Amino acid sequence: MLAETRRRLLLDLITRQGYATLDSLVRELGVSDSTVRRDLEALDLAGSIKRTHGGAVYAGEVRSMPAFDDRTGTAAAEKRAIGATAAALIEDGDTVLLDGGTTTLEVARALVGRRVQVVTNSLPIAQLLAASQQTDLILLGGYIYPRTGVALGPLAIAAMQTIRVRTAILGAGGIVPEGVFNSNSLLVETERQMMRCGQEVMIVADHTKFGRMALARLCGLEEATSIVVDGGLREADRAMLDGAGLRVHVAQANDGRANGVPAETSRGERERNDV
Amino acid sequence: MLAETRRRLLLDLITRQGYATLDSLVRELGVSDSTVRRDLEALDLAGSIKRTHGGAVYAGEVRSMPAFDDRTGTAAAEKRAIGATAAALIEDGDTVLLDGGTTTLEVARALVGRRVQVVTNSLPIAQLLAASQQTDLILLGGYIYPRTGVALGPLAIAAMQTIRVRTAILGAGGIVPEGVFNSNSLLVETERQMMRCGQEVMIVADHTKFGRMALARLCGLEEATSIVVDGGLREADRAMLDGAGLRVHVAQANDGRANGVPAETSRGERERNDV
DNA sequence: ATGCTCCGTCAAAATCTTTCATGGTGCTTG
DNA sequence: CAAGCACCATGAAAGATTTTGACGGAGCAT
Repeated sequence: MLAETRRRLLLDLITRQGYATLDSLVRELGVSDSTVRRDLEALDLAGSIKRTHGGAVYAGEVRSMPAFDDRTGTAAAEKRAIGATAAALIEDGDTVLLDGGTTTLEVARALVGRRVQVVTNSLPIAQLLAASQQTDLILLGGYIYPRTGVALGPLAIAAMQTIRVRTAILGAGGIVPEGVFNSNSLLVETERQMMRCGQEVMIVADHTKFGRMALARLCGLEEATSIVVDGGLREADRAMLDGAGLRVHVAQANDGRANGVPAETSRGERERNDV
Repeated sequence: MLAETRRRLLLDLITRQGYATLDSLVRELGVSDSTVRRDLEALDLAGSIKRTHGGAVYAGEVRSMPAFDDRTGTAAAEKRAIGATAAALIEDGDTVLLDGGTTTLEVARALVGRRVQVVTNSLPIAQLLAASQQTDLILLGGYIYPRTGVALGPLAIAAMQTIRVRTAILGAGGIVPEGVFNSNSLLVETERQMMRCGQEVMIVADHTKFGRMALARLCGLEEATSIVVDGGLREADRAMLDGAGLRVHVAQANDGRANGVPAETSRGERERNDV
């Protein structure tokens, strides 16, 4: 094999994984360790990789190490599509209340740079939107729940009593015919108040949430106004939502860079309401 | 496993949970405790985490808000020393209110992993402490002031009316005989309420703040209880503070790894008040 | 005191660097 | 043309270095 080809292959292997042990590279290429060492040294000198004891790591962007993304990985593409679709339903100038959670965080991502007023009790969402010039951000205080970084409790509830928004966007831990559930009763308590703040209540949830229950019941299905789900929604669940009188928006996850055009809308047009 | 990979994994585990015991990390990675210790030490040195008794907590930089870094450069070492000294004056189990600002952010850094209850209106500080298991965090909500990431306004003030803390720690834009000044009147309004919340009021400010005025007067010197300054404090300013009846703590910035022992304390010992 | 954690030391294992031998390639030269 | 030679990439081995795991004593809080 040509030395140049071998090095390119080497770089490719390391880049793909983010790292590689010398041993694995020797086995992969079928050359001696000396050769691999020399190649790695050259690549290090060129700045493409960084040599470490026992192997090498990719020197460029920290492509967030595939192994580390496990948890976020659950229905990530679906969540992104849901976020884009939900954001597309928000008008410029609107006020939105965003609950905590990974799905609502995707909504926030899709809202970055939009001229909207966002109220949230989620620290990650606040962090995301604080830098934005266009977005007005109002943070709900309270006791910060360490695992998820959301503000809960009486302080958060009290703060919401003086706040009204056009749309309250809430996540869900589980959705069954009996209603919407979440895992934590303190969280549910706070979310109930959120629902009172919103002229409309939008639930965002990927299809895996359907048929699952969680600890605490947030509300009945009919208490929400609309829901955004991904394409994996089963027909029976769709019927259940329609039956409860919800506007159902199905987000298509086909293309990676979802452009946020809602793919499907049932039960009439949403009324325009520019400010 | 590659050492580099192991460290990244380690950092990821700690970042995810905010805190991890050494034991849990040993079990998770399947390596010896010595190795984990060494890795944690390296990560601590790099500033990514902070080593604690029996484990480690996340202490990484608060990214994605570049605006905050600009001012950090000024008197960075002094500020770190001030932070360490101020944190050393806080007892375990205490409740503390932390104002926004780069100096108070250093106080928060020094408090990471301590068993204290922190109330703050600063997004960066909240971000820093949200992960920590030992630290209870209560966030004050309100309109997020984009430039600095602090929550201000009526919502913040209202939230504080139900809160009492042992020590309120406030930053200052300028300190002159007429009192303590800050640059923004909305900020000052909020800070006034902070002072009412605290049994004691501690001002943290590096020596460059002395003799400088700012837009809005926060309070007279005598309204604060104590002040933490760095070693650059001039004699005349020291006399001014003493004259106002403040406890003055001078932070020594000599060693890089500030251990937080107050270098000098005037006007009596601080009284112990364990919970 | 007891249990837990931390720190320093040490030996074993893994890895790195250096050095040298081998074989192929291309050029020079008789 | 072909032998000789320098050159280079490669593989292998030896000694140096780093990393790792284990152990014992020190420090600290309960």
